[in-house]
Amino acid sequence: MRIGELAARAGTTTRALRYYESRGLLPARRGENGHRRYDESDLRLLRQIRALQDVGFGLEETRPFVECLRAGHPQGDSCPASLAVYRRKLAELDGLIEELRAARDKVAAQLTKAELAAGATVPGGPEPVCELGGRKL
Amino acid sequence: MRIGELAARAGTTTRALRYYESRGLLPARRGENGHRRYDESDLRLLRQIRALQDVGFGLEETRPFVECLRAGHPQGDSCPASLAVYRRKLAELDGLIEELRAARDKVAAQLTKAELAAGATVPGGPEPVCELGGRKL
DNA sequence: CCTTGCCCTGACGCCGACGTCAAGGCTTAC
DNA sequence: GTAAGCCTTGACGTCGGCGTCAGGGCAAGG
Repeated sequence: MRIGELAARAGTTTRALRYYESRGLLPARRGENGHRRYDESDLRLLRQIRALQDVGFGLEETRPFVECLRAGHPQGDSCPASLAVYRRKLAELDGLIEELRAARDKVAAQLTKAELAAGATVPGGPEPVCELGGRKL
Repeated sequence: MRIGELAARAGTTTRALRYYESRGLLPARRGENGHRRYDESDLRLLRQIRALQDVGFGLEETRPFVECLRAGHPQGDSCPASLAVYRRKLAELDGLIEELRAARDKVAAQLTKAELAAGATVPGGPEPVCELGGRKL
């Protein structure tokens, strides 16, 4: 099949496919006219790439999976290199989530304080010092 | 004080300050020599900006807080516009966290399946179909 | 006098994963 | 014959928040 059809069947764009090819991730054979030619196995590779991308993997991180499939393994994650990527990504996600949760809690706390201060505007009283204290993110 | 000192006292760089100024966020008076001049109130504004940035706010999102302070309010979040930003950010963070958690769980599930499949290589058996199903992120 | 250290403006670099436009070619359908 | 619709390569645009030159100025200290 040609690039347009492959893109459609994988739910992506021709631009993305050419980009993957430029990165050496999904090379294509060429017909006489110079047009790219793909087959069903390419569709499998592409779907693997897309599935991983959708879960937040960078393109480079999908490479082991693609090569694993291309090597004839039943699944992209049948190879140790793929498992390693899974584990790194898992740790990365956990870290990210924790960071976001901490940020979320700080914002929630500030919001509560600020709302209270606004409600207590008329009665007057002490000045609750705001300023989110921490750093990072 | 001059730009270098302000940057140091707020734990940032002169480049960042010039950038904020270019965005109209933290304008500066100028001395005869054309050098930027700041005072303690600028330091407060800058610290507000930094605190918010550190929790994941975009520059534009800090603007209401800065203008609130500049308007003479005791805290950057003493104004309704700031509270609105807090709330939007809170919702945004919640959404993001949920997305990441979902992704994390998918990856964890895949990893488990793949590890099991690898362990059961010799005994042979059915082919557990992998491929993370969903979309998005 | 010269170095050091601060300041200035302007402008390109970066990162990722493409979107989008430009300019053109081939094939198929009418 | 020609318009439609596919394909080709090349190259610049996007988004945020600066980093990092490049090129130059001004002032104080040795």
